[in-house]
Amino acid sequence: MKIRTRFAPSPTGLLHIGGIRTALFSWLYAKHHKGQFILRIEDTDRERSTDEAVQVILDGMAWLGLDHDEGPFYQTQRFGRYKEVINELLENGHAYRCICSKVRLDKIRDEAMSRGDKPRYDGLCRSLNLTDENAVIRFKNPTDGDVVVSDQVQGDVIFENSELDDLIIARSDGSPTYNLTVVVDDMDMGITEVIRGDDHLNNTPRQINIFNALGAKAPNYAHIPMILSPEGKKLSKRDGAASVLQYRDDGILPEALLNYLVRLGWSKGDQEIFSIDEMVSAFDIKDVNKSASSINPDKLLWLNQHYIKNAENKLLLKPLTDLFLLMNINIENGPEIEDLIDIQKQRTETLKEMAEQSTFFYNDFEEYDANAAKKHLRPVILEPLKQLYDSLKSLETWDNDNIKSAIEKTANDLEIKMGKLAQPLRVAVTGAGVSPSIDDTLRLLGQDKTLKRLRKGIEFIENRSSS
RNA sequence: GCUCCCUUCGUCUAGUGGCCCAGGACGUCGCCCUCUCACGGCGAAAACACGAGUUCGAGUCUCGUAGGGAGCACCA
Repeated sequence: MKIRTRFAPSPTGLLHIGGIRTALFSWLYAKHHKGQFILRIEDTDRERSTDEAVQVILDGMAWLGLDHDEGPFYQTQRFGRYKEVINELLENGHAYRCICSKVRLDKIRDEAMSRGDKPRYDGLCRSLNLTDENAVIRFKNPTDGDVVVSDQVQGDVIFENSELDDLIIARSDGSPTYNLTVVVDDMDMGITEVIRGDDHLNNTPRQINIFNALGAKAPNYAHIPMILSPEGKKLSKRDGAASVLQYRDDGILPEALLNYLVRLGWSKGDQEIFSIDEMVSAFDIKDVNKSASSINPDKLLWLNQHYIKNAENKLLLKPLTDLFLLMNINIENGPEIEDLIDIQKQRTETLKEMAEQSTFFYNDFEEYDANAAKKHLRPVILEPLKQLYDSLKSLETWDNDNIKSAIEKTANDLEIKMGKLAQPLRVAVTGAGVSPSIDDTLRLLGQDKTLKRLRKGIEFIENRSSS
């Protein structure tokens, strides 16, 4: 049988990395088995679903390259089908109408709790055969026996039917609820493997019972462990990103994020670096472990740096250009982005950092970094800088070798160390104390800008010493 | 409260009864390289939650304790 997996997020909140990891595992499972991956938007909660959240799901999946073979399907467009199934259940005695009030429900729940029981519906309307149109509809769950969830990650988990109650499958306005829609969709869409967060494990026996009532075969399940914040708490917005797209805007590469995520709860010996192809061939859901894991932003950054360092420049071109755009920097005013990538790719953890560290190439800075200026733009270096200015100005060919020897020669002539001269020069032309190697920096900056800024640096020192 | 799940360095993990006085990775610390920041190289510190049991032998099996998580909605 052809393997078919799905990712079925709810657009009630912005898709974050927890959801993405679930999507990744489902996607990998499908790819590994040469099956199909289906995207389904579970938007039956019309109150809380937003268009923005739907868009983040679509854009996020596309950004990461987690392509789907079918979909996206929207549950709100399948209400007719759910109605049909609910009626079928009603007719064959697997469901019934219930008119118990909210007040009564709350009361029996409280009573159960105080008795030390699990809060459950007591089945009052179960055999009343009500026909009220605005009643909720409940699924008639078996009262005895048990349900075994044969989970590919959790193993066999046994639930007693007596622990379960008659859940609501349709609200009083007739709209279907999650446990019904998920079963109908997984059945209709021929899903063979359901891979989802283990917060759904407790729902699974109810869903299996509905499958049984429908005379359908339940899919295989794999409940993967949760992802926690670095503190080991539930993931929240400030733990990195409210939306997965934030990672893109922070200059993270899709390959890095996916590689990071695949190693959360899954491993293959000691291997840390996985290309997409390697993941697809190595991934086995049975190797996923059962315990929750905390995210570690530092490791993500390390992987991101790894992928930046090893990426072909042209792959970085588009995302980096987008970031400059986001920062309102006009890249026409400076070096070619590919040349920039050449000299920066070894030294930044994110593309955003690369962009930020490179703004001086494109924009003139207003003032120097205070500490750097204080430390390096001092009168003692005035004469050497002047001499260097002349030397750089006389260069006919503006390349690394010439730039470097001009600096070295000046330093030698004046018997100062290379660093003593290079660092003030760096501050003068970049505005701060950090940049790629000084010859690369000057070369890309160009002779004109270099001389202009060096002139200003010299004036700055002169003004400083006279005041 | 009830049901279900989890527990190896700070973090992600290897480990399927002897190969483990526990291996790798991120991070941390030290040294080297060096025009800054990085990269890179070398090295170090750092963990089997606890208690019983099974066994010649337990991180690995069993039970219990403690701690953590999830579910118990006219949310998904």
